[in-house]
Amino acid sequence: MNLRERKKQRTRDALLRAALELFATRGYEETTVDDIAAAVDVSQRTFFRYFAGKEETALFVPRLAEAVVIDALRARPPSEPPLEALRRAVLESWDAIHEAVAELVPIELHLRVYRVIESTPALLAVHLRRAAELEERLAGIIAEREGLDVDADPRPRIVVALFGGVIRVTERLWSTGEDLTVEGLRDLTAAYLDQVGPALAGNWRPAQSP
Amino acid sequence: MNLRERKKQRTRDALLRAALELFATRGYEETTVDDIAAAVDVSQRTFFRYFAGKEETALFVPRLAEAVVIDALRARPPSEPPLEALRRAVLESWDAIHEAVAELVPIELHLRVYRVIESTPALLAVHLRRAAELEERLAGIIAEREGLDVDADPRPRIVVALFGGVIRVTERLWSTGEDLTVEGLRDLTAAYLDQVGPALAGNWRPAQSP
DNA sequence: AGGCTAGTGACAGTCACTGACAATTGACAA
DNA sequence: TTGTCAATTGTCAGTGACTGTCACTAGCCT
Repeated sequence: MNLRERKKQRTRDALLRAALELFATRGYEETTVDDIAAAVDVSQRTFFRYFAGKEETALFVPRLAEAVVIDALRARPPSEPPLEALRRAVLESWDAIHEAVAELVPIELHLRVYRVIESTPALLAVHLRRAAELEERLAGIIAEREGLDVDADPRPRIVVALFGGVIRVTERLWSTGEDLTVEGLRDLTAAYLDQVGPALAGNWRPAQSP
Repeated sequence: MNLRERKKQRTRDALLRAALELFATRGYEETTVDDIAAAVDVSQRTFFRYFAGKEETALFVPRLAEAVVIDALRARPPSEPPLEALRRAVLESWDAIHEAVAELVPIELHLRVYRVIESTPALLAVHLRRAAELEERLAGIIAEREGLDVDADPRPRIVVALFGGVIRVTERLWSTGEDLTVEGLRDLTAAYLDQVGPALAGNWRPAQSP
């Protein structure tokens, strides 16, 4: 990598960090693109040459995580049933995600930004849309594993939708709770996934007051 | 309703219709707020006094539908198991939705706008966020029916997440398919909901090639 | 060293949205 | 009916995200 490319990389990283730092301390809506550019001492125009928009910086880390999850699912042995493969792929991804993120920004900063994402309507909306896109890709992988056609058989999309729903519920709960550690999220996710069976059992009431 | 209020109502309706008409023909991003205001011959400022933003007009009808679904779920006999209550509430809502919408805009226009929503990233994002908010309310109702605490018991949120996931999958498929009738959506939804059980059965492969 | 080109800054313009103020118009009492 | 009050609207100015253009500078390559 020559000087030119190193400089570009440095500017990009600096912009990303400055943006996340500002979002985490001041809030997303309260931070202007000019603020971010000024913090790195480049023009606003340059910011837009590196990122498609303000959103992209805020959701940069979650996007990394998505790529890791996809790889993890691809690496699962085809003998595993779909839901089990999804479960293990996600639960075992977090270490890899942790690493990949740490090279870019401090984990602690990312966790603070994550709360900002969940509590900022505009960001949450885009985050959810990206999650939907991820689900579509996961459904494709599941279908492939099982030798099915995604458009002909509803089951791949349904399992993934169920799975994604549970993930999102746990993400929300975790981000509003007090245990903001990666372990906390992993345990919560595992616990909720274990509840899928019971939740689908027809009637709950006999079980709660036997 | 006196003259003043009637006039307001007329302006509001005209703005909504003009907006949807423009979105459906020209596209969402290609329509400016000035276009909408000009079509009704009011100032841009007036548009913003009636709607919080461009989005709100595009998502106005889906918001109506949400309210209907909530009412329908509340009306379900408490003896029904949660998933069954959700299923019936949604399937039986469409007639009521149909009626409520028809009073506001032609159904055919709404269907065209619906495709625009699904195919416009910015709109889809907000639509999904609203869906998440709806799910939270539905989970609350389910918990209440079952006499549970939403924050203590994961099951209400999980069933609703599963259910919502399936709904969203069918909405997407329907909006990209060719049978753009309300019956088409209802049948598709019913069929997909029937697949939830099979989709969760551990291994699919024995079933597909017996 | 000197030409080539990627990367940048400065500037102007569009579009969504907001605040402030003045003009208009319906409501209602005298 | 008329005058007063309050609600509604238009106009104007401003902010913030984003885009196109163009000249300029800095690293690259021979």
